[in-house]
Amino acid sequence: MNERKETKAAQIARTLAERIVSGMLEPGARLRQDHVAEEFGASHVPVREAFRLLEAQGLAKNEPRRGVRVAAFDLNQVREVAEMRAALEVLALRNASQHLTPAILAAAEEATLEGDRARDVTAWETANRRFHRILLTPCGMPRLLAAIDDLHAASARFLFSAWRSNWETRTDRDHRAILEHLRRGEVDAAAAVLARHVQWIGRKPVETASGKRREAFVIEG
Amino acid sequence: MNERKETKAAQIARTLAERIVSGMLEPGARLRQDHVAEEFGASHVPVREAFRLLEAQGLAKNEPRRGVRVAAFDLNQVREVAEMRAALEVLALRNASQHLTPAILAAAEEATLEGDRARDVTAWETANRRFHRILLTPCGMPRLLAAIDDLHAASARFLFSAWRSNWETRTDRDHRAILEHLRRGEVDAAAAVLARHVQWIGRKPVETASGKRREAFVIEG
DNA sequence: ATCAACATAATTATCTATAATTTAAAGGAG
DNA sequence: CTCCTTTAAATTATAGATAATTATGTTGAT
Repeated sequence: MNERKETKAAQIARTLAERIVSGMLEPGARLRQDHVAEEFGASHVPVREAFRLLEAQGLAKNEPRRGVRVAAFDLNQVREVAEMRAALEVLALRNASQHLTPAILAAAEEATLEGDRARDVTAWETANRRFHRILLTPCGMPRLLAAIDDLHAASARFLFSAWRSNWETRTDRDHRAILEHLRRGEVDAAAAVLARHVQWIGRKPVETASGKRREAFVIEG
Repeated sequence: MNERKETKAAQIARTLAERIVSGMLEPGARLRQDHVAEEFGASHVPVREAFRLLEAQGLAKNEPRRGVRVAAFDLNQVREVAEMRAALEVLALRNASQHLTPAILAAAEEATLEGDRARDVTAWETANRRFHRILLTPCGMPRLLAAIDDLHAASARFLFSAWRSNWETRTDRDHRAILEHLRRGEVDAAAAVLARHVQWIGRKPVETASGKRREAFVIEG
């Protein structure tokens, strides 16, 4: 009945992570343990542990006796995360390729379709993450997959901040190209597309709430 | 006066990490917070935080209400860590290559010499880590460097477990080849050697305490 | 009167001590 | 021997105390 297998620190960390990724908590914002504790109806000890978890994911940064803040996220870090994802996802795909079955590829295709049908950024991001996870999980390298998951969270964070106001549905050509190569057993080609896909960072005009057009950095994949 | 800039949790985590890496604490060993707390003359709250730090480094594993254990480290994980290091260190080297100066290369060479002079595994490991860090730090990607550091700790852990009893000094040809390529500006070649160097996993007869010879897996780099 | 340096107060992080859940183990009845 | 109850141990959470940092205010000098 009681499905509270999760510890309270993990709950708090998960909720705060969502807020950081979604942009509700802005970069540099202070996280005061007493306030967070009060909000969650908890003591400050599990809150401290939650902070450590966020720190491990790279979503928060702690200065020894000066408190913890939401991690900054400038363009350099976006590029850094993108390059790390490219390197690690290619590695995962290469190791997964031997274990990919038609059923898995079909499930990945379904995730792509789900992405096409998405009507907001959140839904698209969920589908996109599912696509990558379906393809990479068969590599059977838990540490690698955990690292990739953390990088995905960081990417999503930027995605939301860039595309918060205007979002348009689009078909994902890269996803389909990856699947097509994998069906033909062309692992190198699939890996090359994945690397480019993840690393692609472009500029795109974004319409702000005030109606002014400005340039924003956009990362896809 | 008081140079205790480091928090108590960090101290404990650092000490426990050393013990895990050195093999003093064996894989699967339970870490009971009360005992650790008593040993360090602390309460169990900072101990719990230390556990979270170790978990983030991949040195310990926590099952929600069943305690934390020293992370297992079988051959699959050794290979996994090696492949991740290859991917990430190559990425770091490529980004660092533009910022490498003759002075930096000289410092790296000095680290290699230090490794040659090393008379035990610990000294060699320290020098080896220094070599890699000197070459990669100029990439200016803090998140990437932190990830590599954690992977180095995991590698060192295995290194110590394999070479605990018998250790022989040896010159490191790969390090010198990497430096030579970099001096000539041959980044691709340097990266290729680095990838092979880090990923190289061989077998080596190891003499156990009981005098019996068995096969052990050995990772270098 | 303005600014700097020092001391004091308030805020916040860190740690200790203690209580309450939960899991693992031991003992006893069917 | 199996299953259920009881007991013990360890993890998790709470509340309170301590120590460090930031902010504030006062004094003194230029």
